[in-house]
Amino acid sequence: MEKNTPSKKAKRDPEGRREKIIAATVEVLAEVGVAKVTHRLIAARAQVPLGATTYYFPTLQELIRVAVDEVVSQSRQYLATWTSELERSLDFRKTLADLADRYVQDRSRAILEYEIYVAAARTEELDPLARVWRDEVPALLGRYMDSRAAKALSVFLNGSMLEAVTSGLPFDRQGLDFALESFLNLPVPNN
Amino acid sequence: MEKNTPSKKAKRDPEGRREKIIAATVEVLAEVGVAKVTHRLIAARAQVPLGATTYYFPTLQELIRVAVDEVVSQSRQYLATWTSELERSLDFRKTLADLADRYVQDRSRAILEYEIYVAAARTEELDPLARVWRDEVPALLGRYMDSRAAKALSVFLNGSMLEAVTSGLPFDRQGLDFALESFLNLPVPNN
Amino acid sequence: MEKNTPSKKAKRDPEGRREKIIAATVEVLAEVGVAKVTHRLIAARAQVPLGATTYYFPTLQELIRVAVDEVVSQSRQYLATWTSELERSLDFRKTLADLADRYVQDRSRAILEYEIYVAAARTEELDPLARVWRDEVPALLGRYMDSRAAKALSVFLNGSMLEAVTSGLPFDRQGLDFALESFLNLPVPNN
Amino acid sequence: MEKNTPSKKAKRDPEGRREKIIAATVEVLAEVGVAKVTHRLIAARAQVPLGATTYYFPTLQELIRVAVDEVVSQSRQYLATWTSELERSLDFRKTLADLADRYVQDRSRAILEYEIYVAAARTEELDPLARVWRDEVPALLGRYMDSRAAKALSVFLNGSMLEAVTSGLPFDRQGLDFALESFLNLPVPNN
DNA sequence: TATGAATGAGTCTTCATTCAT
DNA sequence: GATGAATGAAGACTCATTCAT
Repeated sequence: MEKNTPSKKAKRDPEGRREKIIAATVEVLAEVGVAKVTHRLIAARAQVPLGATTYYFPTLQELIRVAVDEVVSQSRQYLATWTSELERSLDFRKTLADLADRYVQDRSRAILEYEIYVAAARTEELDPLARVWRDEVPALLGRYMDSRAAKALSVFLNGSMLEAVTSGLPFDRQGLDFALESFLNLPVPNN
Repeated sequence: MEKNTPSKKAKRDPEGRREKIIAATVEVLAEVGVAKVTHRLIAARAQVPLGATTYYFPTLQELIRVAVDEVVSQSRQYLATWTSELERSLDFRKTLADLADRYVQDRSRAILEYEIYVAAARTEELDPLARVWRDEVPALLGRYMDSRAAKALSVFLNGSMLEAVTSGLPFDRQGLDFALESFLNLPVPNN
Repeated sequence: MEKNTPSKKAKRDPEGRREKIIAATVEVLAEVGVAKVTHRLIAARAQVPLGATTYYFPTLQELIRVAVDEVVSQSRQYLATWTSELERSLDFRKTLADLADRYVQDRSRAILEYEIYVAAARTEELDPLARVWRDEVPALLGRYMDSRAAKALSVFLNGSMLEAVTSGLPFDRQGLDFALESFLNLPVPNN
Repeated sequence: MEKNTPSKKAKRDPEGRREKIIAATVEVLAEVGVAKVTHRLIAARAQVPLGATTYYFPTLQELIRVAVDEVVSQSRQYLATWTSELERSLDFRKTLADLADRYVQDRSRAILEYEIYVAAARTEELDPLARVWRDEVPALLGRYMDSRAAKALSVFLNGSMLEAVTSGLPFDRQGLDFALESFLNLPVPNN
């Protein structure tokens, strides 16, 4: 009989534990918001003793930072699916709406991201997530239109998803269509 | 002999005190964010004894709720200035940009409003503020364009101001111009 | 029957409580040393709830500082008794030995003072006590001899009391006599 | 083939490791004081894994005890240098002042020794260090003067070095000269 | 034998809320 | 009515010690 049989618990798995705590933090963040995360909530969610959270991360702030990094990284991966789905798509407009819709439907996740987005205004360290949306979405859309339109569309999308998320209403596909048409057909103003 | 002799201070002014506390709460909220408001901060800011804050409001949460109502009401008044300034204006585009710019420049206030906006996603009671932006801004803009464009512009504005607020960068006037031109000149799609 | 009858507890006596906490801190300091004081020990000794200690003093460090100030002030008063007893005395030598002896006999208090004295080497705030012995004892002795002898005697006394305190042996009266004679009779070296 | 192949590091040297830990403990003690020593600080300083500190010493208290023994032993050696330097010296007074001065200048070490000295008043086991100063210094000085003067000088030296250490001021050479002259020239009192 | 992951007791501190005055 | 003293629950964090590996 092997010694290292996968028994009930894989014991002594520091890396796994670390990740478990980070994942729990992301979940708790999504549920209660940045403002109300506590070691206790995280420990309970991760099913680890209270001391473990501070053993792996020197401070709560640091743990939150790491968790936010995780969110950022997930967001980047998420945006990569946007990229590839748009690439494969035959109907840009519909696919984009689908993607935004899907994003909004994972509501607690979306709330978390907007919370972090706004919280970044007070807390420097949270900025990376904001930057993803501010910079990478326009870049992504830039493959399909000029940069000015891409930026405008990104801003519009952001506003529209924020509205959907906060109101709980479904994503406004028609609004997106309208904006998209507007941005694409207009002769660029001289200004 | 009058009761309300003007002594050193106009004492016994419960209503005034109540309002003072609410105003202080709004200020503190704007400065430190919802997460970090305390009775002590409020009392210090309002220059009232600690006990007064709990005397006038049963719980901190209740006080915050009232303060948020106040923010909503101030926002409504604020939008009224948008209405009147746009009415008086000879250059809609410029005036609108001025207004958005000015809004964004009162940064801590703007952060607070977006915080509340996003928090509304978790907490029913905070929704009224979100509703102001979601419903009243389109209505206001609807005086100058068709409702579809007004809604789109409102959404765009929201996204654009959010970006300015979180990034700390100045409001993107050219982006607004572009969106405005786009929304106004495009033949509405059939869809 | 009077309302304010001194019942079991004199309630709501903030100043009294403050002093009770300070006194308890001095006691605990004397018993366990600066290194091991905790809020809990102090609260238990003062018979007040844990929260009271932090309510009256923002930090433990601050509380210790105040307690040390109290020790300093007591030391100063204590030295005043030295002054007056020496003034009244017909036998300077004997009286001085009596005083030193008495000081040493209140052992835990004396230990505390030497502890603070030494701790001052690491912690700026504790210096005032050290200064009392460094400056005021020489000044006091200076009434009876030239300043050089007074300083030397003060240093000797300090060393001698330290030895008595740490060894638990009685104060070495004969050693003091010897030092005193030595310092007083010698023609001052030019050097 | 030899067992103890000189690989990267001379491994498996339990005694060496033990001593490394003790030495590190003495260093850390000198730096942060008895109150703030931790296993972690010691392990880091000794560049050994955390577990090693508890592997070689059952408890932290025990490790500190051993380290204090080490300090005592070092002090004894240190005094041996006093002995030999005084023996070789042509100018007793100057040499003694040099020695005291040098002692005081290694300030963190001196603070540690006085800390232990005073702590001995509370903790029996720390007494050996106190005894070194209390007994051995007078014995050492006794080679140059009668025992009464030697004892008095030892006490004076102790007080003077304590003052220098706690105040951070340089050692008072003139004070020592004065005391020395006084103790040596005075006709011994009858008493 | 040796290690570093693990944890729970205990530290200081903050604060909403209560309530005697 | 008004206040500020009071307190206990909860927060973040530290660390000696244990023990699986």
